[in-house]
Amino acid sequence: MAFTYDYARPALTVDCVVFGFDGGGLQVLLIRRALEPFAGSWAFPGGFVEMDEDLDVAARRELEEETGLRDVFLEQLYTFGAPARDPRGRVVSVAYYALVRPDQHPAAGGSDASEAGWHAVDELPGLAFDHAEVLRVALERLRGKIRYQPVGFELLPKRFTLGQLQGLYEAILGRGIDKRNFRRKVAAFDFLVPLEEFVRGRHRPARLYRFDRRKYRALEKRGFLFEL
Amino acid sequence: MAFTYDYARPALTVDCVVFGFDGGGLQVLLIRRALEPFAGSWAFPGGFVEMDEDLDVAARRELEEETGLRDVFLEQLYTFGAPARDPRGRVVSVAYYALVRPDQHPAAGGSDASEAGWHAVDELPGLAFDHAEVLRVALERLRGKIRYQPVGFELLPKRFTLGQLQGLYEAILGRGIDKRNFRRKVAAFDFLVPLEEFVRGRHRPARLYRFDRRKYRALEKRGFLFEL
DNA sequence: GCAAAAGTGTTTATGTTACACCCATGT
DNA sequence: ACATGGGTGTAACATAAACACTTTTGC
Repeated sequence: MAFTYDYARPALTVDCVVFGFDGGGLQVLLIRRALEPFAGSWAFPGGFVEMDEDLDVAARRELEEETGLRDVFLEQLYTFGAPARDPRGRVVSVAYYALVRPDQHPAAGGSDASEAGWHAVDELPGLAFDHAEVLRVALERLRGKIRYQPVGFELLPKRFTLGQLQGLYEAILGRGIDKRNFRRKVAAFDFLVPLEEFVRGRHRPARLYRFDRRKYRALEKRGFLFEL
Repeated sequence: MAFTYDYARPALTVDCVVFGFDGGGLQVLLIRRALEPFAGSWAFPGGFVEMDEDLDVAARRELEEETGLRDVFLEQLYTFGAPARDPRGRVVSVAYYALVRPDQHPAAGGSDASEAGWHAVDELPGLAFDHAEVLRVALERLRGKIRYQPVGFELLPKRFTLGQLQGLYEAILGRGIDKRNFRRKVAAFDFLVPLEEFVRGRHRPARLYRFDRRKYRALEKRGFLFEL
């Protein structure tokens, strides 16, 4: 075995599982494919990696091209490379997942996507390629991650109520949480800063909080472990 | 953008971080490279993915070709794709990590590797490519994983003493653990089966235990969460 | 008999769970 | 006045942490 460069190479793509939260349930952003294969089916935004481009750069580029989203939380998820996962031939895909705040929600359009839209994760249409499997892995990761890393704040507005925060955790973990216990626990985190602002609704006004990333990072360096 | 197949493609490799435990500290298996680039340097076993081969199949194949190891615990770690990570050109690498028991330890040799050997993770030679970074990620993953998944048993002989198990956790987590608390906790797991066999040394004989994977799986399905 | 690792319980502190009512607002 | 979500404390229980000495063997 010498100059392995002469080998045939798989094509390489990135795909992004974009999560959002609307106050009710967890959602994902899907693109209706314009082109074959799977034209007309729903799929995650993604596309081919360019030769001089880092993987996460490619993921951000495709995300912006296909959905207009930028400056979002993005992390590599897993690489899917089953030989038959793409009917066109060998295509290996590095999957990422992104978390976006409601105020960042996109305006669709662009490149080879014809339509973009949010779908509740528990009532999705059939997905192209192996994207159902990709989603399964992404959900598993998100559910695991949210318990020991402060990533939930990436899905909420910058200022949020404790009710929203609790609702998010309940939606992702799929179970109810005791309100008093939840509030006592988060009140002990001093990177969760209470503001002097309130939201009004058809009920008692709720205090707004924000997540102070600087304070969190400082604590983290001192060995603090987030857990909720 | 139409037939993206015409794009230039990165080359695709797999690399394996192989962990072992010798009773003292954590070790990794390195290959001394015979070929350029980095000829003579140490690197993780790995090589190019074939066109019709799944990624984990490629990782197992390279592992066996370069080290003789087979039937080991293997899991995908992360995909490294910085444009300049390989001086030959664009090479994206899907990294895996493997855990091997002392009784599986290899006999070296094969293909484009000239020499294989175990090295303590805390006193490694300089590594080729971005393998120092790969190792950092692998260690972080192993330390995280061992606390909430029963993967430690993949690094011990099939029959082991509680002293060995504790030593393993201490080596990976990098801190001492109270013997009585540790033993009480593991004694409560009924997938840790005490045997009627003992090892003798220049001290009191120690009871051997084995990990009962069937019992563990059964508990896991009922919602049990391993944590140590 | 000494060195070396195995083995064994109790107490204290900490964290987790369960649980019910009043408050402030909009309609 | 009623519906809606916001906000609050305490007791029982479970888990984690700290801590020292005896046992068995090889040399």
